[in-house]
Amino acid sequence: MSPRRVTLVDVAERASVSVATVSRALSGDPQISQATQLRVRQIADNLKYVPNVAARNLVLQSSATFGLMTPDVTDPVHGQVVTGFQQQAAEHDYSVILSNGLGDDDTERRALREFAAHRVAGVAVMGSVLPQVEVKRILSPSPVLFIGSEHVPATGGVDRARGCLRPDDRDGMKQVVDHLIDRGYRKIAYVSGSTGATKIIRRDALVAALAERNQPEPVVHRADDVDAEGLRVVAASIRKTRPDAVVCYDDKTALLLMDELRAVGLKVPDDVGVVGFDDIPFARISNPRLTSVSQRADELGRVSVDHLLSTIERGKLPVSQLMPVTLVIRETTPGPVKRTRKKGKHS
Amino acid sequence: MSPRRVTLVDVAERASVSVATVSRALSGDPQISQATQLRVRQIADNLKYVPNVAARNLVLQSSATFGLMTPDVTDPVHGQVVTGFQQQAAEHDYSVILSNGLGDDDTERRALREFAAHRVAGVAVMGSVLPQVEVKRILSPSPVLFIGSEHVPATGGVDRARGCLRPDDRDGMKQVVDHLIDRGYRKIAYVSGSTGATKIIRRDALVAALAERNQPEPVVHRADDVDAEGLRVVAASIRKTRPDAVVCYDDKTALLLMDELRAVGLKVPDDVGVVGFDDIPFARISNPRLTSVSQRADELGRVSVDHLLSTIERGKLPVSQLMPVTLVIRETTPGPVKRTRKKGKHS
DNA sequence: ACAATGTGTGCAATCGTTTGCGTAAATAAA
DNA sequence: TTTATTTACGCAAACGATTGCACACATTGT
Repeated sequence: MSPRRVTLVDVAERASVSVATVSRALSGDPQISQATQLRVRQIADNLKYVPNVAARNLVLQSSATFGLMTPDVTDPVHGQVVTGFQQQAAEHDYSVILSNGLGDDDTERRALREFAAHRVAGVAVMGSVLPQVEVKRILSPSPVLFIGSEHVPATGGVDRARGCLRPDDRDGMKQVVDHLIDRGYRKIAYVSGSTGATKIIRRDALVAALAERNQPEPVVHRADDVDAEGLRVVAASIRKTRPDAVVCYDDKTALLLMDELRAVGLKVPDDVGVVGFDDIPFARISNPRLTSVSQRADELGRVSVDHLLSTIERGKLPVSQLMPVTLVIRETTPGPVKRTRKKGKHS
Repeated sequence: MSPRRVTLVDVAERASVSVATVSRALSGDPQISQATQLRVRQIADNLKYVPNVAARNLVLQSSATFGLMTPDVTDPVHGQVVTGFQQQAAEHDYSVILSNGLGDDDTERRALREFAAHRVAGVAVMGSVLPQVEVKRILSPSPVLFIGSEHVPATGGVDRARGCLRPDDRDGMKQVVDHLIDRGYRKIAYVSGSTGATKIIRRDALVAALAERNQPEPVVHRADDVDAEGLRVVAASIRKTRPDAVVCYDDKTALLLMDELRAVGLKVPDDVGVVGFDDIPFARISNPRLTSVSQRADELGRVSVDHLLSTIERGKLPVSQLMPVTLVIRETTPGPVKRTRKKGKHS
């Protein structure tokens, strides 16, 4: 059935040289004459020789493979990061082993051990529920990079966490606030889910940005879950408080919220402005089109690989970096309509 | 710096037994006494021993790893498949190496060779631009499974292609047509992109389903690209021909089309009904919510793993399978409004 | 007491590469 | 021609795990 894969020995025999020579020839070692190199390459091709990475990794004690752990590839942002990561890795002839942590600590631990067993050259982790120290301990001595806002230490520190790549939430929120204020929005609300560090980071960023413009603190709404049900109650309470605009901690929330807002008879953007965060592809074509902070998630993935590589190949320590973001203004924030008299708008 | 990872020998020394015993103890070999097993396990844990898969794979001549190639994880459908695949693989203690083919044949070849080099236990391919035979040749003797409608041979055969898993497009379209006809839609259009086999499969499925209900052939619109520009011209021509409903070959197209329809002043669903295919998460919260054929893409990923496993472990030949689909009726197909007189509706 | 059977371990080969070191042949220097 | 030097290649030892086989010891039957 399986005609046994061809190995270096096969090529060596066929070329009447030693395996050592074949190995060197294929790797372009200058010790081997051009003629031999060519001949060996030829034969290897003919025989359809494919190197066995297991054997190579064993002797090389490393694996030209990165581990990438994400809570959920299905999430558009994560998906983009994965794509960028994968592409950049391939660019440098690295493979990537994917693993979904799914927010479960045991699953995550298993995944990380899997990475360790593979002796991966490096690992990027997005949104782990495990403490950073534990992650590093399991993976040690492979370098680890934490991607995304989830990984800011609870202490609120930013630069202390070495090896963390995340979007510049503060700047993003600053742009959001500047935009909203300039367009005349005053009463601003914030809505987030109930879990994760991102919601806090961005909330704080929003509060800070508002303060900078001498604006009052936002009303914050927290959905129990970021799904239809969760946002339904948020929509209801927004219908009560009637903010001029609501900024959501991510696009998914914003989009779901808009759907529920519609359900309770609130028109976006006439009755309330909405802004999201992440600029996922669907934000561009939602109805109305969503104003959002764009974060080039694929770039984030790419840069992660670069960082990992410089850590590995140039022995540098992993560093933290904030990725630039830009506000994309669309249809959900045209400025508040001058609310004259007609208040009672029911479906 | 790196304190060298601990190996079986380390554990063996510490436990005063041979490496063979340690290996057997850790794998639960009944040959080893319970006492020894426990002691060895204990010590291995303390030493934080992590097996070296490279070494294991080398001797085992296999790798408990699957390769998964997708054109683009960012696509919601692919993302779901990847997630399901990954989860099911993890369930069986398999890892998965991810690779984006990106529709470029050389990139794909490289990715496949990468899989071969890793001696993966099996590979699942979604939407490759390479001929199936070439894919199989590169990967041989590892089993290959083709996922999705892209892989139906150009000849139109369905069952000839062994090892192909795809949604039941024909049944899906049948459900769509039944639904549309029952709701009173008559003049039906079809819109697709310009590349890929899926658009043809589903077009044919639609045509067949319509014929079954004694309906005329649909007008087919083909977008040059599935993006804003491409759908803009489709929207324009739909504005001319005014079908009762348009069925799109996938949700992404449907959503983009709705956006452009809106731009040319056509109201969905009042002026025209829309139905998509795939039921991506955003179909549920689009405005209006999109009627679509749901295909449980994650299940597709899961089943792929099962098929691969039974091929590997039970030596079965890979078989083809159609995944069941169900129509999810939402707001874009309430039935056509009785168009009485007021025709001129411009923004 | 001796053979026959089990039971629990250890020995050593093996998987396919890479690479330090040794060495023969070819060339250059003397 | 002899001695250095270079060039091109082969030998063999790793890398870390798995596993068939041999073997020592304890147990049981006769």
